[in-house]
Order: sequence, then structure tokens, then C-alpha cells
Amino acid sequence: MTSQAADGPETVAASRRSKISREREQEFFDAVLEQIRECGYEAVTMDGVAASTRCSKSTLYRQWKTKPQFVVAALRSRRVSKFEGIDTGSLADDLREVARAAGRWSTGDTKLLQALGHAVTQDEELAMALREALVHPEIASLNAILQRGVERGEIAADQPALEYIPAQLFGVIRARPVVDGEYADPDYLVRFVDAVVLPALGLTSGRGT
Amino acid sequence: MTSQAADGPETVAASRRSKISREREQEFFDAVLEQIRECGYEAVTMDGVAASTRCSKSTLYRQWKTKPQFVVAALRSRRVSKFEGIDTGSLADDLREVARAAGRWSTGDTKLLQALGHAVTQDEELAMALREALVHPEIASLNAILQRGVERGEIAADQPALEYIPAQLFGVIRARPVVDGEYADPDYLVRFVDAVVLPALGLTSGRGT
DNA sequence: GTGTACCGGTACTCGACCGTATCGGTACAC
DNA sequence: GTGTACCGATACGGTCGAGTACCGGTACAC
Repeated sequence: MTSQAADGPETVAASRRSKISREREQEFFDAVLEQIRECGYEAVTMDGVAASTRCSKSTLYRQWKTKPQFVVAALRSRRVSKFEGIDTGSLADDLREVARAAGRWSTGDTKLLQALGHAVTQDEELAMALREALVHPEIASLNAILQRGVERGEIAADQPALEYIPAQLFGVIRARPVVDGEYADPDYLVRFVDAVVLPALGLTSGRGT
Repeated sequence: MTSQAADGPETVAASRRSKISREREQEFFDAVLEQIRECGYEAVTMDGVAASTRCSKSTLYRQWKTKPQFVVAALRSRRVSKFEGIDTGSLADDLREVARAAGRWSTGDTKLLQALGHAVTQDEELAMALREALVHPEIASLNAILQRGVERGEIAADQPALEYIPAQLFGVIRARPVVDGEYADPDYLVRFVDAVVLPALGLTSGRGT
């Protein structure tokens, strides 16, 4: 979706003819996102990003007016779902696969979500960028997976638990660190899917145990 | 006013004989927690708290060495579960009641959780205080509710979904703002319990299997 | 009434960071 | 070779907040 006309360095940065290559730009973005994960949004400094990428602060300010705009740009460079391409032919297996992917993804981008968690309530544009970058793509591909399950007749389209699946998965990923003090790894998430998500959807042979 | 009772102000603040009454101390705590909810942990200022409580910054620093220690003390003053006292005699109704309580509670303390979400990853003591103040009490009373359900024979003690209930509830509360862009109100949470939690526990009457 | 110790207020030091300005160097156009 | 425009480095101004120091006022002890 929205495949950005992929020719020349026509990225966000390059409305003027900047000497910053796209790879270089991505380095900046990676650096700032990494700093956010490590230190939190408020603690990220332009000096820090400049230092870690060995560029000048001036260079950053030439391309992006302010720190929030820079961060937003960095987030927008990441609109790819980690669940894309999952299609095993079985809804239960798809969901287990999603759990595994989410678990791998989790330590990285959960930190991002966590770190931006509050900044987002202060800056609406940042909130939109975050949702577009990390949430909407995942929800879209997740919904596609569920939709295929419905079409295959594995579950009813009006299954009441259906609409809560995305919130449920995002939820445990965010809740585990607070509840148990550790990140939600793939193993935990797969067990969660087996123990809760599938039974809630009526997809298990009862509570077999 | 309020010449202290015989046992004296035995709170954190008063290892020395401070003139700060316990009510006054709680005002400080309320103020700083409110500021955290509003502006985030990093943006909280001692000047701000002092101003909003009409006390001197010196007074705060006399009682607590640093800002983190002050916040930790404020958190520790709040170790009360909002689920305490729920006991309808039916596990399903208990859980619905928990959902309602959590929904009311959510806008307030979810903001706290959100606002401290990242600061917690930097300061271990803060993390512990947060868990002890906002998470453990709720989990404890929630587990008591589940335990009573087991004892009444409503569910099996080895129900695999059991151990995930706390994470599940905390999860959707934290996920809803990100997924849907709005807080989890009581109505939403009750519907969630009916659509997901109870079916996952095998407790539904509406939809068989 | 005198001493003590804490309160509130204010002013201060010190450091951090945002965003700007300035400067020499250099890739590229022509 | 000359001009242009961007790069990196550095330095600077301005703001803001943590934590300290000092002050006069006052409640309480004895």
C-alpha cells in the first residue's frame, strides 16, 4: 500500500536537492528511534543523534525544522507490518504465527511504544505518526488474517470476540512487562494464544488440557 | 490545627519531627501524581508541585532528597486495590464488576501507568514502586476473586486461561488508547469480559463452544 | 521570654538542551 | 577555474529545571 513512487531520493528530506542519500537518511532515522527506545522521547537529543551518526546538528535542522518533526519523519519511514505474509491456511496456525512474529518484534517496537507512550498524549501529530507506523499496519494485516478465517468458515463473522483480537494481542504485549516484569517473548505469546485467544474464539476442542 | 495524634506522623516524611501533617503530605503526593498524569514524569517540576500546593521547594527537598525519591514516596502512598471488596458470589459477575471498577479507575491511573511507562525502564526503584502501588494490589485481589471461583467449583484450578487474566485486563486497558484512540471505559471493558474473558474460561451461557 | 527548629519565599548556581549562526572544506556544474 | 550550495564542526544565546543557600517569620518547648 502507498508505495511511494520509488525513484530518486524523493523522500521527506529531499524537497530541496540534499546531498543526503536515502541510506544516510535512514541512518538518521534508525539512530533517533534507537535513542528513543533507549532513553525515552524526552531524553532524546539532537546532539545525541548527530553524534551517533557522525553528522552535524545543522544538517539535521536543515532537513527537519524541529525535533518532533524529525521524530515523526523517522516513524513514518517504518510503515511496514511484521505480520504481512502470514498465511498458513489455518486461522489457529496463523494466530500462532502472529504471536511468534509479535514476540520477536516485541522487544524492539514495544520499547518504542512504551517510550512514546506519554509523549503521544501531548503531541497529536506524533500520536498519528505512531499509530500509522506501528499500530495500523499490524491491525490491518491481522484483520486480513481473521477475514480469511471467516471466509474459510472457521469462525462466524459475528463472533463477538473477533473485534477484540487486536487489542488483546497489543494488550498482553504491553501488559507483560508491567505485570511480570519481563517482555512478552514468542513463547509466552504462543501460549497465550493457545490458552486464551483460540478458546475465546471457540476454536479449541473445548478446554482439553 | 490537627495537633497530631499520640502515635505521631509515622509516614515516610517524618523520620525527623516535621511539622508537615499527614494530610498535608498527602496533598503533596496528590499534586505530584496529578502533574505526572497531566504532563508526564519528565515534565514534572518540583517548582510546579510547590506552587500548586503553595509550599516551598525547600520544604519538599527537606523531606525527600530528590525528585525520583519524592515520586516513589507518592506512589507508595497509594497501595490500595480498586477491586477490593468485590464479591458477588458469582465469578462471572465478579469479573464484570472488576471490569466496571477498572473502567472507572482507568482514566486516572492508566494515565499514571502511561506517563511513567518509560521512566520505569530507567529507574528500577521507580519501577518497583509503580508495580507495588498500581499493579500488585489489583492482581492480588483479582487472584482472590479467581480463587473463590475455583473454590466454588465454577472453574477448574488448572484452567489454562486463568493465569493470563490479569495480564489480559491490564492489557486491553493499556491497548485501547493505542488501538482505538480512546480510553477503556467501563462499558467497553464489560463487553470485553463477556466477549473474551468468560468464553476463554469456558464460562459462557450465550454461545456454546 | 528565650531558644530552637522548621516553614515559606526568593535568589542563586550549575548543567542540559533546543535552535541559530558562523566558518572552512568540498562535491559538482559549466 | 570559478561559483554555488550543501556538508561537518563548533560556538553561542536563551530557556528551563534540579538542587542549594539564605532569609525573616512563627509554632512550640521549657
